[in-house]
Amino acid sequence: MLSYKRDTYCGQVTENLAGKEVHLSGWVQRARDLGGVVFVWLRDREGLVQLVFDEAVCSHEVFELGRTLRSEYVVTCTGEVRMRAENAVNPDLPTGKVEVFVRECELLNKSETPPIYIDDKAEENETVRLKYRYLDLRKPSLQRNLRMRAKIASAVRAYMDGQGFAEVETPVLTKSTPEGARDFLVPSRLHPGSFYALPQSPQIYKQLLMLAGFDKYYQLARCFRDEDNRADRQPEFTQVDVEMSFIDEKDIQTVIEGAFQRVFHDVMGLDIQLPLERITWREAMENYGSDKPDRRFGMLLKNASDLCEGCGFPVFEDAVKEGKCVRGINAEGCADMTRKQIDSLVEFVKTYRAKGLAYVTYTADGGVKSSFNKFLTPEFAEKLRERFAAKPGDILFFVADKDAVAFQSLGALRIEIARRRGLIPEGVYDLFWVTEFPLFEYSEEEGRYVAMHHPFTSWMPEDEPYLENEKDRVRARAYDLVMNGIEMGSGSIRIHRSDMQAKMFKMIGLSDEEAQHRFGFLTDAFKYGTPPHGGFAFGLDRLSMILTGSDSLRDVVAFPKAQGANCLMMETPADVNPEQLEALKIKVDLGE
RNA sequence: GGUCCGGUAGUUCAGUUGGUUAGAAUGCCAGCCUGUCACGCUGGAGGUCGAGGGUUCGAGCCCCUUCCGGAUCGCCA
Repeated sequence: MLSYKRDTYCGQVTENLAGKEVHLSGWVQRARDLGGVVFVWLRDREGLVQLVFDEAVCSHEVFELGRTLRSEYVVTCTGEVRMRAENAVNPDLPTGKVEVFVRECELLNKSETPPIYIDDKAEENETVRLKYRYLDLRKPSLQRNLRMRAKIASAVRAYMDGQGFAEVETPVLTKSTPEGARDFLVPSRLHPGSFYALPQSPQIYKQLLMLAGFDKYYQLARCFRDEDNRADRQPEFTQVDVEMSFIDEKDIQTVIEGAFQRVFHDVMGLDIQLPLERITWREAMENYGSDKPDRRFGMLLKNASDLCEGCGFPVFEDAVKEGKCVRGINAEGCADMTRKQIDSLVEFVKTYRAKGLAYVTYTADGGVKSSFNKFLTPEFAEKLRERFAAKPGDILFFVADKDAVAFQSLGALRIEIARRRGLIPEGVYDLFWVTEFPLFEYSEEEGRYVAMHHPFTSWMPEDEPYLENEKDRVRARAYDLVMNGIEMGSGSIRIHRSDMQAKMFKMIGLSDEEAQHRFGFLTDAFKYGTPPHGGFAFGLDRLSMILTGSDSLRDVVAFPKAQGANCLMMETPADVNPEQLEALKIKVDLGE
């Protein structure tokens, strides 16, 4: 019997081990039986190495065993590392200069023929990959991603610990909160008819920890939101949650920046310069049409509203008359777009509620073409050319609508064009702050103002006079950290006085009774000497996604959910037996 | 809740205007092969065309319903 305890990883068998005996354990990647000699790629977490079964070196029994090996069989073996002949080197394999001549070998386990091939080049359907996630995870890219994620978490912890923060765990069984995302509910057996909620974030707990005097708190917290998923949204995810007392925006931002700097250094070997750049929310919207701008390429938005009065094009004139805006971007050098390509961009902006997309092309021969040719006067064309610094070969795109629609549709359009034209550089990490977010946001659906961040966010003192009657003007002491067009996290200076908190609840239309019912414990707690405090939270998953170069959270989460928030491997969610429901006093009525 | 794309062999896909026994590659199985590395050669097995219904002499293909996966809008304080 051979021990299965390895002394070397397959991926680490290199020239300097030549002549040495190694003991390897792993999975068969592929076997090639040439008759008199058998080659087997053996794989473990570090990579592949080629085994050679040759009767000149091993016994007949071991050779015959070698011939029976199939993909994903689990094998342990000992053998001698030998340099390959010069013409037998495999340059595609990191261990390609050597191979291991097997002396002893033991089959530890067989495998069914796997439904997916363990290779990053394989492109199976997402369904198969998620169903056999444990096999998918054997792929080198996922092995690398998850280990990189672990390294990121480790760097964050090392940094936060070093800064005097204490990691404190907060409950997962907590209370449903109105406002914000839909909660996952957990029924209570001991209190039938009552429910816990899984936390959307440890927000209230961390504020209570400040009140309790912990001063510097952090946690790698699992959070849950029962909303529709996206490539960058999973129903459960991990946040690095941070809170501090007796600090202002600058203090908390400095800590968070430091954590990112540490992560980039430890994980990527990159040094990022601090302090990070700060732009205001207003600037972000005006220039990029987004509160999480992707600044890795240009094509900035510009306002053309002031040029449109009497310009001759009714759509633009009317928009400005109605108090809307006309904004546009200059897609430099994109005048070669076909009619079909432009039409697809028109359809694209319509998904963002824009009613249309006008364009003006400045052709190489100095001419001008546009979607509203018969209304386009030479004067207006010239004004636009100036405003957008258009050169021959450029094409301008315009949306005439309410600010919100123009921002959103053009913001998405510039990213779409950049993607199609390959304008987004690889390997660039553009990390910066967006500050001075609005405190309120009008919800058409609910017909009232809601807190844009959350109702525990304080406002900028100089905007206090607008609280009652000009809510749109009130800026919050809130800030987001953005990287490459993705929101990494957000934070704020919190309200720490119960009278201010009560005012906030009132502003968003929460009645005293409801506020008392939902947050009574918090307003009560605030009466006992709450220090000024603030914090931040950033997504560990999203950070891992960017640093591993992945385009989906599924590539940095070990066991992700599918788009329907279900797990294809375990088949969750699942029904439960009637006894369980009875114990909870729950009756299920699916209607029809 | 809406829109779009997809579902055919273990896997990745093709399948023309509705027309014979649904194909290819790869994987799998067997045999041969001593330097392969996506080994090669020969042979073989492998299909509820997601499911249900309809139109038709005839449906993988057309229509309806439905399930599943993905992208996305809404939503995500």
